[in-house]
Amino acid sequence: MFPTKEHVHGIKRQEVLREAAASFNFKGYHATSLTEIATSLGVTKAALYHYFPNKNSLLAACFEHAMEVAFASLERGRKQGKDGRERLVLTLAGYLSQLIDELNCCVVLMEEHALEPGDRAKLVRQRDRFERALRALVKEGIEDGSVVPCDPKLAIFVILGALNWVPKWFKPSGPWRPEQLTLALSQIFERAVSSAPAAALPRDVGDLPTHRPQGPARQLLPARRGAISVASSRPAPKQKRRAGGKS
Amino acid sequence: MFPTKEHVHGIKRQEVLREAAASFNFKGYHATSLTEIATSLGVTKAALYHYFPNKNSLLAACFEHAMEVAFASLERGRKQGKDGRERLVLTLAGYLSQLIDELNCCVVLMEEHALEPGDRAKLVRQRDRFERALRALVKEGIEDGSVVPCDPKLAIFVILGALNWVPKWFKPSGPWRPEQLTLALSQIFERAVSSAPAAALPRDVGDLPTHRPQGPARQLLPARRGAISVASSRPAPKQKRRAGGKS
DNA sequence: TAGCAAACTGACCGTACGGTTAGTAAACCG
DNA sequence: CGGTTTACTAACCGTACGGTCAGTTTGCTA
Repeated sequence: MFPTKEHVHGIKRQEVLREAAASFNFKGYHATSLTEIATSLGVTKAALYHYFPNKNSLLAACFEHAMEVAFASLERGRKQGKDGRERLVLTLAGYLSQLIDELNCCVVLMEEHALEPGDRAKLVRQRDRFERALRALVKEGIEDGSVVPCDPKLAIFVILGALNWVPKWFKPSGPWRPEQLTLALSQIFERAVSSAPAAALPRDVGDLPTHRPQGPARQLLPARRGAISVASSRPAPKQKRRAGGKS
Repeated sequence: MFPTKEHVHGIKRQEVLREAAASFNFKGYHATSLTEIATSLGVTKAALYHYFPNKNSLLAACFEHAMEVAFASLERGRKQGKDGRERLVLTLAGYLSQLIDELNCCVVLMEEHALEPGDRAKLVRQRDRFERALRALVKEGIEDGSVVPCDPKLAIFVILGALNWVPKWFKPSGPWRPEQLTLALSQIFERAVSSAPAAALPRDVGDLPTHRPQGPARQLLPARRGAISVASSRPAPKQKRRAGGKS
């Protein structure tokens, strides 16, 4: 049988995570209430506790996923790139594109302060490791001549800033496709650090080639009323406040 | 007489704003409680209400100040720059440097969602105007040949992302002086968009020239116990929770 | 020195939100 | 079929935080 029990559970869990990530990215962790997340999934707050033990673990899961993607991209970049600059740009492009379409536009890494000390320490360790690896790529690039001499620390701060800012303005429903964005950003980054910058950049991101056709692709598992579905938007049950006011 | 009553009030107000801005920038609006702000100023929460009507107005004031600085920098950049690229870079440098030392490292512009609808609409209007102006500078630069042909919208997103990210990692007490940071950032931005990029960038931001000597410069008005002083750090009165618990 | 306003405190209120729990309804299993 | 598990809801609790207010301290003015 196709959708086993655990499989369905996993998919719904993913869906919760995606919704949470999108909201955390856009409005911030503290500004996002569980009720909001639940409502936009068509369920009530309590339902979320079937998938995550508490709000904080949702955030932790976002970070965990982001860091997994980060290191996977790093490895791929290291393998496929032929010099420091290529390795750097490939890593960044992989990181960005994967997070965009897996977590509905997610680069997180803001909001780390909201994590609990243990989770936070772990994240900080991993993130530092990732940043150090990126800086190392810059250094490699300087040494092999592919990257202009510069302060690797600052260069990486600038690049990560631009990257982490993406969720604030990018909407998958907007005029630019994720692949176009990834490509265009890579080119700007490349130009900023390359020892021999290209003469030109795309004049309009929307003119860049796209791989996938327009329009939403994902659509599965129409669930019963009041359950988490993947067809994102539905009436949603009203969530009443406690009956008697106070007086 | 030197410090008139209103003058002192104004200075303290500034001090509150600076403290709030620093915390909003670093941890976010919702993660910052008024008690925290008050405590680190050495007063209690209620004291803040002598300077601002509510928490939201603190945020609004941050944005207002940031936008004033933005447009002032824009005007200066327009006057002093000789081509599109120079005007752009001067604007950005002015914006960054002024915000860093006036608001203790502040570029805000995240957290706009926390504003009340009226304030928010105003901010969005102003910010859009600022962004459009920056894009116009890029376009000018492309036309006069000082800027590489590119998508002005994306270029500005990238630059503002890097800029808005600064408060997340920059500490005035760290190894880099604000002027060094401003200069180094300007050079990277310039390189990313210039039609004829410089061959090199500074290898170490800390080696760049500084104008001011190291160490904190500001120190005024030691206030009486329990009042807002400018000498930032002091014991701070404990802020007890309500006496009887609940039972 | 009295009078007064501004600055601040400490105790308090209302409420939004994270989290819990008892109960229901569908789905699964023998 | 009956029994059990899973998914979910409605109603509720505790509390942290924004905001208020009566009262005290400080310092200016006359």
